[in-house]
This record gives sequence, C-alpha cells and structure tokens, in this order.
Amino acid sequence: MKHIVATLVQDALAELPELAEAARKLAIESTVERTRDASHGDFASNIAMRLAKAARKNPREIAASIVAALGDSHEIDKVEIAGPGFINFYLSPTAFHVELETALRKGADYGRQPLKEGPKILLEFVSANPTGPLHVGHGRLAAFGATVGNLLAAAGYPVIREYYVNDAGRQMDILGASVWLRWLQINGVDVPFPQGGYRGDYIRDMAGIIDTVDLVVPSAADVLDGLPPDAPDGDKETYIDALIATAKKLQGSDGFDHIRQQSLESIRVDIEDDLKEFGVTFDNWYSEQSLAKSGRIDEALTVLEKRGILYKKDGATWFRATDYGDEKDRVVVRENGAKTYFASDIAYHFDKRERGFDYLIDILGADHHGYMARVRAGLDAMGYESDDMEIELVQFVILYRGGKKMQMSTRSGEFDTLRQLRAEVGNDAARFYYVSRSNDQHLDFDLDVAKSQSSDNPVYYIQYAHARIASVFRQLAEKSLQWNQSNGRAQLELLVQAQEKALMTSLSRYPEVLELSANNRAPQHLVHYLRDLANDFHTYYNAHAFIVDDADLRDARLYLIAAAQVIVANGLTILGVSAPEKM
RNA sequence: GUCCCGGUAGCUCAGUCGGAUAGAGCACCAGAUUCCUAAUCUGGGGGUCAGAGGUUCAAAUCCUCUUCGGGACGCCA
Repeated sequence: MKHIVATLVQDALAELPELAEAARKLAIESTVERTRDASHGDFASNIAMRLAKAARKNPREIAASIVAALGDSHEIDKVEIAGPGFINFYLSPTAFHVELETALRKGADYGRQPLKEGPKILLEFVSANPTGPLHVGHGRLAAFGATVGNLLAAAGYPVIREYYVNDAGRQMDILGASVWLRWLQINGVDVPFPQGGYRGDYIRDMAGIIDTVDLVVPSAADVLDGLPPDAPDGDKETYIDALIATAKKLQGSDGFDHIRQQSLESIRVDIEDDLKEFGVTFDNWYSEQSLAKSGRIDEALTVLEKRGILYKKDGATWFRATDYGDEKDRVVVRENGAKTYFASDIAYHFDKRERGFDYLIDILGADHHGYMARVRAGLDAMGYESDDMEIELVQFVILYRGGKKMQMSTRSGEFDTLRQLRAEVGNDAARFYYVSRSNDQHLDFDLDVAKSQSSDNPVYYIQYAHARIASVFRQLAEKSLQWNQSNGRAQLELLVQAQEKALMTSLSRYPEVLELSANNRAPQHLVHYLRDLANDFHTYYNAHAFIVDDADLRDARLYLIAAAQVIVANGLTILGVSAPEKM
C-alpha cells in the first residue's frame, strides 16, 4: 500500500526538475511511512525536510510545490501539509477495500513475494554438536532460524536450510568413550565413570541398546591398566584421552568407531525428531565427517597454502588471520597433525560458496561471537567476499517460573532440554516466545505466562482471534444464514465505524511488516504486529455484532473479518504457530 | 585488558536506513457487562529513554566519553 503513495510522490517529483535534481540520491520509498497518529492521515512523507538543504528552500515551500504537482488518484482522499513540512496522505476507503480483496483472493499466498532468481541463500542454524539432546538455548536458535527461513522464503528468496553436524573430532571420541564405559558397566565391568565424560541418562540408555554383538567385553583390570589419575587428583582431559586410547586398543579402532558412530547417529536422529516435532525442518544435514572424506578440508588448506596464507610455527600450521582483521593468527593443523575445528570451518564455508550459494547466513549462539572475525577471514582468504556472509548472534535464554529464575545447568538437571520445555508449554507457545524478542537481546522466558490460557498470553490472544472468526462463521451456519462474499465486496462502503477503519488499516500493513521482518531478520516485528492486529479485531468484536439482520452490512462485516482471518493465519504460519479453528 | 550485546513506565518489553505529543501488555485506580465465547470490555494515572557532551531543521534512534549488567577471548568443538 505504501507504494501507492511513493509512486505518487515520485511522479510529482518528475514534474519538478529543480527538486528532482536534489532528490536524485533519495529513495522515495524511504521517505514514506505509516503515521503513528490517525490525525496525521494514513501515510506521511518527510521528503520536503530531507530535500530542504540540497534544494536551498524551506521545507513547507517544497512540500507545497510537491503537493501542487501531485496527480489525481482515486486511492487518495486528501493531502495536507503539516508541522515542519510533513506531507500527510489520507487514503480513500477504496484503497483499503482493494487490499482486503487481494487478501481474500490470494489467501495463504497473501503477503508473499513471487520467487526470485537470487541471491540463493544458505541459512545455517542450530548445528548443535551431536553429543546430547538439545537444550532450551538451542530451542531459540531453532525457532529463530526456522522463522527467518520462513520470512526469507516469503520474501521470495530461494533459501536452503542446513544443519552442520559436528560429527568429527575429539568430542565424538569422548562421546564414544562415555557410551563404551556405560556399556562396560552394564556388562558388570566395575570401572569408574570419567569426570570429563558425558554423564546424561541418555548415554546409559544408548549403551543399553546399541549393537555391540561382535565386541568382546574386556576386564576391569585391562581397562584401568596404565590410566593416569582422573580429576581431582589428575587432569580430566588427559584422563579421558587415555581412556579413548584404551578403548581403541581393547576394542580395535573399528570396534570403537562402531560404538561412536552409532552413538552420534542415534543422537543426531533424536535431535532431528525433536526439531521435527517442533516444526523445524532442514533441507540438508551436512556432516563434518563427509567434509574430511570428500577432501574439501585438504583442498581448502592447499588453496590457502598456495596463496601463502599459512605458515609453520612450533610444529603447527597457522593461518594468518591477523591479515584479515582477526586479533591473532589461528592454528589450522595442530602439532599432532590433527586439523582443528577452524580448518573444517573454513572448508565448510568455502564449500557453501562452491555449491553455488550467493549469500550465507549463519545463526549462532552469542558465545560464538569470537568466531565471526575468523570465519570471515577464512572466506576472504579463500577468495570469496565475506560481505556475502552474515552472522546473526542469538543471545541466551533465561527461564522463569513463579517469578524466579530457574537453574538450567545439566548437572542440576532441573530443567534443561528443549523437549521438556515443549512438553511443558507446548510447541506453539515455545515457538512464539522464542522469537518475540530481537535475537541480540537476552530472552526472559516466563513459563507461567507461556502456559496460561488467557488473554494475558499473547499467543492465545492471537490464536483466539483466528478461532473466534471461525466461530462467527459457524454461528452464521447455525442460524442458517449464508455469507454472500461478492455482495460483501460490493458493500464495503458500509464499513465506516472507527473499529472497522482501524482494523482495515492494520490489515493493510501486513505486507509491509513482512518485508520489514524479512529484511531485518526480525521476527519480533511480526509478533508485535499480530498482537496489535488481534487487539484491533477483538476490539471490533466487542464493539459491534457481525451477524446483523441487515444482509448488506452483515456481508460486508464478514468480508472484513474473513480477510483478518487470512492474515492472522498467514502470520502465525510464518512463526510456526498453529492457527486453530476452535479453542 | 581487548572485543560483542544491552540499559526506555513498578514489571516484561515495542519503538530498524533520525521525524510530529515516546507506545503496548501486566500490575495499579475507576467504571461497565441480560448482548455473536467472561478465554471480558471502557477509561485513567504512571517516563530525566542509564549519565554527559557532540552532529542535525529534528536524536530514545547517529558519534564520543562515563557508568552499570550479560557474554566472548584455547594447538576445545
């Protein structure tokens, strides 16, 4: 709807050469905005003030000449100059009626842009290590990433959602060793569990069900033979590395791999199921192991080597990250020959571009902010513009119950996993609250509010607007009445009540909100918009009956709320929240 | 120490390329409610936008400094 006004201003400017010159660098669309106050009309442009300096004229004078040059439009009722030089536009009812009609005609597609050719976007999110179930912090990454994905898709971008599985490296060996030890314990081998191991119950559960038929259970003495002391007497890292070596020796490298691979795959599948239940799905699950196997890591290192970006020091191979703005150089190959996570990471991002994606978005936990500089450095060094990569950091989540902050450490075990959270508040509320704040803000997640089924709870308030409209149509049927949609369209002029105007105005904002949310990766705009919209609808509902005797008025009112229902449903769908017919 | 994020009403938060009188929900106060769902409604009070300086016709918004809070700074992943 904004473009109606922008186009008008643009055309007027074309008639005014002396202003057009000054306005050349100005995006007209950016001067037009919704008014905060209905007494200022529907849209206002601040273009006169923006041009004042370049045109060397006072703003009100400029505004006057623009207004004089405005063409006639049946979509504009009135134009006024106000304040220091704002041009206020009052749109005609017709303009709003057309918008309602479009919403009903397009239905689920309303607000969506047609698919663009590009840029092709790779959206990577969650990517939690497969060492255990997702916790509540990952839930926010999942909800935020999925919603940003939906927003980008709605904005017409070809977008692929990807989960990078860190299934290589030492963490996986520790996982394998943890499961192995639990398996030993189940088989009656009396060995202590390492301090540095994964202690969750899921490890024991896996140990009980994984396939180990070919493996011979060693004796406790063999396992403990030659192990250094564990913490607190010794170092837990040294201890667990020795334990991994022992496991490989006793079970054979293949035997240990067998346990490790089953364990991580079992966890990965569990994560995938968890996310699927949460309505979060991926196009690709990209394995770090496959990155090594395909030779991408070596390939990337070779490219860097050739470009002279690597050097040796203290037996390790270093990447000159400082040349690319990082604070210090980083190791890519350790003294012991093992490639670091950073090496995989360079290769992974290189691979994303090699697969043909033009624009990369990584959604990471805030604790990863230290990686931003070096991942960019890696891309730059590989010959790709790091400008084509965007990193969105998501801040932490703090759960509250009964007004008190909850402890969420794994050790306390009080409340930890995404599954527990979903079970307690439901998927809809979880998806909603996770994206209700900007990603760069800490999120206080109040379990009591999220669970409450009242209008205090924005999720229910919005969903209820949708259900309430469905209910009105059910009652219409019960009264053996029918909605004549085309008559409703023809009678929209009858909608003159303040609440009707307000609702129409809110509805017409939807495409603009969607665009804003997508461009800024900011689902919270959509969240707040939907709450406002639901409020406008409920206010209307409380002020006026829809199922009235006057058939023309009734059809028109039903037309309006049917459009509202479409938009509430579309918005909720983008957030991954259900739009129920009944509550 | 360096870097990242933040500080807006009693509480939780909007306010996104600077724009007109800084908004919402909760809480609080006063009313209403035989009515399509009480899974309420109407109205009201409440602000040094952390502080100071700067840029601008215009600053919660941009810049600098100060202060407070959270986080990150490994040959871990």
